[in-house]
Amino acid sequence: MKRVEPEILTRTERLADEIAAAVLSGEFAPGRRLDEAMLAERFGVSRTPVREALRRLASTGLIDLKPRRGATVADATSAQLETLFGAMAEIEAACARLAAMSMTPIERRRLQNLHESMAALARRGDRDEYAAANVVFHACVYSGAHNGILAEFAGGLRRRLAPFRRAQFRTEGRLARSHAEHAVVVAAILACDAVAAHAAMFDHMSLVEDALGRLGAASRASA
Amino acid sequence: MKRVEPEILTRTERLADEIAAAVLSGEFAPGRRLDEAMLAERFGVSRTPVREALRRLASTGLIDLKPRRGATVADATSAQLETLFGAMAEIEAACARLAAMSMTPIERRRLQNLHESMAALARRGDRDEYAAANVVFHACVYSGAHNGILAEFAGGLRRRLAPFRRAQFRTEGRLARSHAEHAVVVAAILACDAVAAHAAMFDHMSLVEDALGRLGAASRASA
DNA sequence: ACCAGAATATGTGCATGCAATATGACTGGA
DNA sequence: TCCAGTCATATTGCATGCACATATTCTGGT
Repeated sequence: MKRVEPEILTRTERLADEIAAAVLSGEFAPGRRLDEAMLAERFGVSRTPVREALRRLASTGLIDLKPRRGATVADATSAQLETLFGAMAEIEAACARLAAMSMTPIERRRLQNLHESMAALARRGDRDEYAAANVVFHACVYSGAHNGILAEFAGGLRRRLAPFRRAQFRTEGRLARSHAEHAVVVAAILACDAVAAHAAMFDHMSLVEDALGRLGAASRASA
Repeated sequence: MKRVEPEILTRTERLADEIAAAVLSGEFAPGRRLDEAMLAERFGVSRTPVREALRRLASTGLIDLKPRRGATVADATSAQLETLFGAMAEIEAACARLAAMSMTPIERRRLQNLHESMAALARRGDRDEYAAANVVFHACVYSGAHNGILAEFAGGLRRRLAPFRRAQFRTEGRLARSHAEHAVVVAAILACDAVAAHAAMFDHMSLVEDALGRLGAASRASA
């Protein structure tokens, strides 16, 4: 029996997680300045691990870090958002393609089960539960691609976009449509149809972007 | 007239570049331990910027960094190499697809000119010049995709793979074949044929991987 | 009143020092 | 002889302090 890693986290790693959580929860809003001394005091450590945690978060794009100017929570312009969603769509589609080719029977079964269980959530309109399951769904596709590099990149993009897609499922009927799009993806993957899986996932992600774009336009119009 | 950035590099940034250069040049071989104190003395700085540079390089995958165990130059197992090449192929193909759709006429013209100038290099078998031009060629495709996120990721993967593909063009006839594959990619992009561009680039990258695989097998057999 | 320049203040970049942990040598027992 | 346990050393993780760059405020001039 192989021992798993002891999982001893350094302060830096825990800090990175905590700061990321604060950003993703919205407590640290996009554009907000992240002062090293402030963070150090808040989390009860010195500035050194704070600095290292900030560097790490900057490498994932969650925060902006300019030399001698400090860190701010990344706020994306609409152009950058479009770039992010575009990249996301490409990567997710690539993962779906690979997943269709290389998922094991067990993985395919798990994906199918998960998808079917999401039908109930969509039907009864449980947005929070559906959103949580949705993350798992996409993570299934990532891991099914059997390419850790792509999976990590996809996960990073998803986290980075998280602050801007929280309201994604608010649009009326989005849940049902999302589930219908998933169905096409799942069918293609189960059929080992790489081309169809790519197209279906790309379609799904593009529609997500559209939905968010309309939502953003609506909120701007109402403001 | 907008002033360009002052371009003041911090010690950490310069260090990251210098260490990366040492790794890419082969001076720091894969698997080698990178001692903080050693690097600090060698580059005449304290350990703090060394630590931060190492973190940055770790985030790009160029080095491995384990808590309390220090840094080593990343040595990829063949399985990891396969993953890297797989991801690379997917990303490059995605960039080619986007480039076919969104390159400007000027960008298309530049790509075509570059490709044509590479014909001479391939014909006279100038491996070094061809390799350099090859990097520019792929960079052209990245930038033509008009997606900074994907371009950055692709560039990172390329750097990460650099230590293992240095001998890529040593195989007899690889230059000519590479140029022929490029021709298919260029034709598809110039024709705005997204699907063909994707397929052609994917093909090209897969063949690169094959060539490298055979080379690796040969060198192992001769050892 | 507004703008330019200087002085102040804040905050980052880096150096150094200490404590904690991992690695390797060493000793004792089976 | 081999293995387990202990000890010594080396190296990382973190705290603290200082210098310099950047941001802000204040002052004087137009």
